[in-house]
Amino acid sequence: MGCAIVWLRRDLRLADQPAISAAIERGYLPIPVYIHAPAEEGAWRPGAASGAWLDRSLRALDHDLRELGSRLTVRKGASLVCLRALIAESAAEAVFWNRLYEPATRARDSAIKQALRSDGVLVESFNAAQLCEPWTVQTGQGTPYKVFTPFWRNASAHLEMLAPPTAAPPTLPTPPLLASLPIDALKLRSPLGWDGEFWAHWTPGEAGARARLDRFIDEAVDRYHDDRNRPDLAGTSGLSAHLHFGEISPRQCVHALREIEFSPSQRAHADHFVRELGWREFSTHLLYHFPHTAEADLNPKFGSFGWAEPDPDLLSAWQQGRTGVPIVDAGMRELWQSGWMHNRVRMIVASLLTKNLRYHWRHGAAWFWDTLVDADLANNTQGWQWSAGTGADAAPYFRIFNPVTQGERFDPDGVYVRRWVPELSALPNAIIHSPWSDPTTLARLAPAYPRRPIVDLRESREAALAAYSASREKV
DNA sequence: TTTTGAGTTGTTCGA
DNA sequence: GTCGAACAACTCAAA
Repeated sequence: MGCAIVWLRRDLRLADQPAISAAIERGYLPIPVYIHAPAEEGAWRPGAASGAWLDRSLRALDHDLRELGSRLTVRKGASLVCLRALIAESAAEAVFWNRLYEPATRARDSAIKQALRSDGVLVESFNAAQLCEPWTVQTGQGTPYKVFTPFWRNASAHLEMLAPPTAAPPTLPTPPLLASLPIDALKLRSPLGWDGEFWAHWTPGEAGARARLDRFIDEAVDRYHDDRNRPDLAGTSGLSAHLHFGEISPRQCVHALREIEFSPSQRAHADHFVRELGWREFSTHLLYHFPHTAEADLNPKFGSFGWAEPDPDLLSAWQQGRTGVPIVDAGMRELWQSGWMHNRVRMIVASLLTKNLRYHWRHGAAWFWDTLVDADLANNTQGWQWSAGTGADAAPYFRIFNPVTQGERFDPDGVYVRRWVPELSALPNAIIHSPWSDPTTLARLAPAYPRRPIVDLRESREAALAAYSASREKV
């Protein structure tokens, strides 16, 4: 029986695992391999929070493989060098992997595919991460979509024919014993322990992902449309990091929802969740077709926009949740402490940074990249560009979030603010989202909290409107 | 080629 | 407190 290397990257699961399935179906003995090569992702090598998650996800994967009789072989160094060494050591005849879609990983993978094929090795790649691959969805003109609604109309048609996901194999053959690094040797875990709080919220790995999906289906999906915007409730799926690392696939999510008998109104809520998966697809496709957008504005009109030079003190106040705007500080502290932030709040903190402070979105994207456990280049890029108004959306330039209004609407009782900003916990609801409006109560009940926001919300809104308006006239 | 309808997520003001 | 209008025009995608 010949061996096949299964090169695992961000597909850290055993169910619905096309690369492993392909190896088995073609009669090979699969050798599951992880190669640590962060430098190959260029400027967007995984950040610290992402590394902390990966550490645990790899351990979970190795554990799961061992339960089935296999094991994870771990290496570090240049991917091609490691793959060639592994092929020589195991006499493998084939290499299989599941595709990645970022500019740097695509370039690397296609170079490796070419090199190994010229070595005479069978190489094949598969789709494990997308409902639709980027080259399969295009407009009547053959161009990529830049507007979500027509994109999703088109992509939804593909969904009708989505094949059901495969189950994990009941057992796996034991691969040849090859030299393997302990996962500790990858130094993904911080010795400082800043991620200690994360794991009260998250369980990396395939079992944790499945449990999260099951809980979402049991408890929240039938109210998703209403509750997904409420950071004070557990209204979202919480699957973003699991999806990023491929511990679960969007196909598995869609299929799990199809299996359930919902009432028509519940079905509408479930469909809304699938539509959010559609946004994940859309982001991947946009970055695939417009690879420069991880660094540059998708909308070229913003090339000459008057962004402000960041004041290091203000940027740091934003990062650390000391802006004096409760909903913003709650979000930034949720991010720091748990490695994640509710999507509604991501938009609010992004609006403050890009509109009120008028800092370029890349400053926010860089911070999120390092601190989010779900940091994903396509989603992070498109999310920030959407917020800044430079992305794929006919966003009216005057759409500037008022963090007080947003807080009152989506965290009506201040539960979310009090959870993450405990020094505000004694404030009455009436001023929980705008404590500066009652300075004496603020001073008495929350003496440690900033007296006023780092930026005047009304003035900065006016200034941002003027700047966006001026930039339109200039072009 | 030209035309036409439409576009995730908002805020403020005044009736 | 609730509601509609104004904010202004542009690009996209399909007919």
